[in-house]
Amino acid sequence: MKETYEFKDIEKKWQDKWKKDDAFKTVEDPDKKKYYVLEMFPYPSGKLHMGHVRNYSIGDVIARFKKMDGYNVLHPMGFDSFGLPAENAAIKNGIAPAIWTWSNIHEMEEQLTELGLSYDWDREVCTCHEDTYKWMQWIFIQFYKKGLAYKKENPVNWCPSCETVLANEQVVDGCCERCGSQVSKKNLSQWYLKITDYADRLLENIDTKLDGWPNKVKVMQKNWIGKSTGAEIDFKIKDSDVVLTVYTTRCDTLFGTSYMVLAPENPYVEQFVKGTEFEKDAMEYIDHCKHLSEIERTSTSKEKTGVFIGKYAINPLTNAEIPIYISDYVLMDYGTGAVMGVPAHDERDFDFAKKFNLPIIPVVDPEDPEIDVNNLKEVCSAKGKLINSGEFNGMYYEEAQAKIIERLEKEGVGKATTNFRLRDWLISRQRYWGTPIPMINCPDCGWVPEKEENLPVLLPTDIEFTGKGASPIASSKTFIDTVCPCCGKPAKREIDTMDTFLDSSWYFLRYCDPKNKEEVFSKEKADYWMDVDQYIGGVEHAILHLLYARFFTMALHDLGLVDVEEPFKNLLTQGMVNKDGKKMSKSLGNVVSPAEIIEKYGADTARLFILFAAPPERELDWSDKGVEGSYRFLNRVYRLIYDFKDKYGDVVDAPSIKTSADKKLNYMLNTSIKKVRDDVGGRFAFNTAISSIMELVNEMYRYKELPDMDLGLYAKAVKELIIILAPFTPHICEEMWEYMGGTSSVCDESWPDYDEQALVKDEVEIVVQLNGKVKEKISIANNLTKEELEKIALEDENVKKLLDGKNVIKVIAVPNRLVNIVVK
RNA sequence: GCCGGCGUGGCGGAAUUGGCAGACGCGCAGGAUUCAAAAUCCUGUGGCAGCAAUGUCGUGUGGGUUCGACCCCCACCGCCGGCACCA
Repeated sequence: MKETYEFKDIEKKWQDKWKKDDAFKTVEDPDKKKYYVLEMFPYPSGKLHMGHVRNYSIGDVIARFKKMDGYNVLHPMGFDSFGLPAENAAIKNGIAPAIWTWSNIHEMEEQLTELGLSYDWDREVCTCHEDTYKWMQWIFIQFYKKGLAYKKENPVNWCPSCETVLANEQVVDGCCERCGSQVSKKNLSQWYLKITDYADRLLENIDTKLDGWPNKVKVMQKNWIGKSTGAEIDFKIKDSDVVLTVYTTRCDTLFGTSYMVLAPENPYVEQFVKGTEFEKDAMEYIDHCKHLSEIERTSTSKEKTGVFIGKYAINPLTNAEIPIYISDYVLMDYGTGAVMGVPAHDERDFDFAKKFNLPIIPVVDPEDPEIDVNNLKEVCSAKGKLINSGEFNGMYYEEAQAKIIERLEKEGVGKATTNFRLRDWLISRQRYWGTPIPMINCPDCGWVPEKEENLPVLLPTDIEFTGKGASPIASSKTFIDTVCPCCGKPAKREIDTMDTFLDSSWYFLRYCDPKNKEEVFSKEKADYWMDVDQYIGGVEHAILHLLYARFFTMALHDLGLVDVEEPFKNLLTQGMVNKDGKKMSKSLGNVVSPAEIIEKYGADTARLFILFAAPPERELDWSDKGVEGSYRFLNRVYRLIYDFKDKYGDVVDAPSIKTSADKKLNYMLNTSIKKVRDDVGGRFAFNTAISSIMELVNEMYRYKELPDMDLGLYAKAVKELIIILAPFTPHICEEMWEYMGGTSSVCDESWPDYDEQALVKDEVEIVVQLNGKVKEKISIANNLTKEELEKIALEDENVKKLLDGKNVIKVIAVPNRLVNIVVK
């Protein structure tokens, strides 16, 4: 070890050694308790950013700590390497997506290595590798066989300028992410996964199985699934055999229905208006809606629009005839695509009724003297008792709901039901750089899956990337034509690829057995490692990725492939890394690249700062001065160790604790060991863990100057300091450990035990308060009883003076803490 | 609009179960060392009044519960995030 902290040499030296020794290789060991720590794998953009550094530093500290604490730790890394940027690069620069992606992966592997992260690289999973996507296709086929995958025609996002389909994520504020054109809708036949089959289970498990998840994420998922309970009610149509069913959550307001609205896409509309005087207006309106962008269609602020279609519906309970309209505020893919309009008690219906001069019938009395129910100026959403509702008058709305459903069911014109906001998952992408959907369309047999022994269906390479046309794979001369796996006749392959969110929905299972050629993963290995004990990633994945991964794990569980039903036991959502209070971005020019920090201060400093500057869940503001502070601290530790060995040589750590200074150092040492264990292993407060190590170092600096310092105790502190700092800054600690005579890696050391006795102070400082205000501090023996405390406090000379002329009403004593004297 | 979170010195943050508010770090000030600087080490550092001892105010605002509140309850203000014509 050199006299000065040469972080570059040190970090290179230990990274090479870890690699040479396979230091982080993990094998299943049924005799050891397992711990699976996982960070969300990155998209290989080519450059690591600070968000990655934060994510992986957190994971690495946990992984290294758990290993030292005796667990068999699985800590893998890989790349979510299918996706659009590779294809855009191909369109722009003519580089093949595979070449672009693999070169980025290799760059990022290097940068991850330079951070000193303890990954078992033998388990790397890249989703764009054929050995991985083969099993993605296999899973898709199992889902298809189980009825979880199906194809249907649906409107999709279409960019008229790029002439291509866009994923929802590529539509930013209603415009194409690439060219900025307004996105419109186009009907295309698409593959879907039936995530809605799992809606109830996904919802229920949130409360029963996700204790280790942040509440915020659980609430977001609940809202996203959006379960609502209500009723379906059948309305007969006048002069027609058709019965239209509406969905409502407020069946108690049925008597207040003054019109019905259908979604413009409702298939009955055309039938109703055909050949009537209403046909022209209705068809024009439907056409108008088709051309509306998603934002225009769903904007709550715009004025209501709609058209009367000439038909009347009959209220099943009142027999009232109500006009039927179409309006774009009713969505075809939620509920039944038909809504009963109750203007008095629904804001949207109120707006619509005002615009079209429809009756506003109050049926729930809010019993508010300030509201005139017979002349509503605005919608009345307050709950109360029913009025104008026949036999249900006087009932509280909740009771009325139950009674109305009862009657509807008895008469066979309605039923209680539930609806979900969650829709089925559209997974087709008219894209090249993704997993090919392994389906074949045969003129005789229809859609059939490719034979499993023929997997993988490889991505073709004879592709022209133009950015135009529906799907790049259509330009391949070798891919499309094939034979039907059922009848052997000529057939055509699906040319769409899968949404990349599928790849990230099971990669954590593949890590358990990444090289398996025979199976997607061995059940035995997956059951040993799963579930993930600690998952770490950005909160931006709170809904989609985390919900999809839960869905996949449940479905794979139901297929008998793995025992667990939920993939992630504990979830930590790390906050963003900002600069000057703003998100780091190229346009603001405030990006700090990890590479420049590693170059200037080294990976250990970068890791230490990022963990110290803020608790992991909170946003972190990058501070150049703060980084220097972390660097200064590591130098301070380095000097402490160097000077110790330089001055005293090899010292046996045989502490003898005599003086109060010895006791204090021993106390600090043991407190730190305990605190770092609690903070890192329990509540992920890396910032306070580090601050307690800093306090220990400060105390050691004081202690070493004392003439009667105990060398054996000091040696023990030095040794244990290196160990507890190692998970945070592994390179410098390896170097110091070796210097101190360690023969193996400090990562293989056991976490030191702390001495309970050392944590007990002989004397404690207690506070004496007068009416809750601190007046005096006295040092007394530890663990005195309330009575003893009270006596000591009241007999204290200063306290006596303070009490002079006052009446003591009450004394509260809390052992080892305080005495509060209440006086008048 | 609905749902969730946050609000503490000049700054990042700490206070784990209702018990000394401001740990640790940054910054700043002073000192030691140095020919000088950098680096390093030491000391101080919430506001106000005071030479000081000390007093007093203080965790977004207003109220409440309690011997005692950053922490619990009620009302409000501000900021951030998610969802949003889902009937």
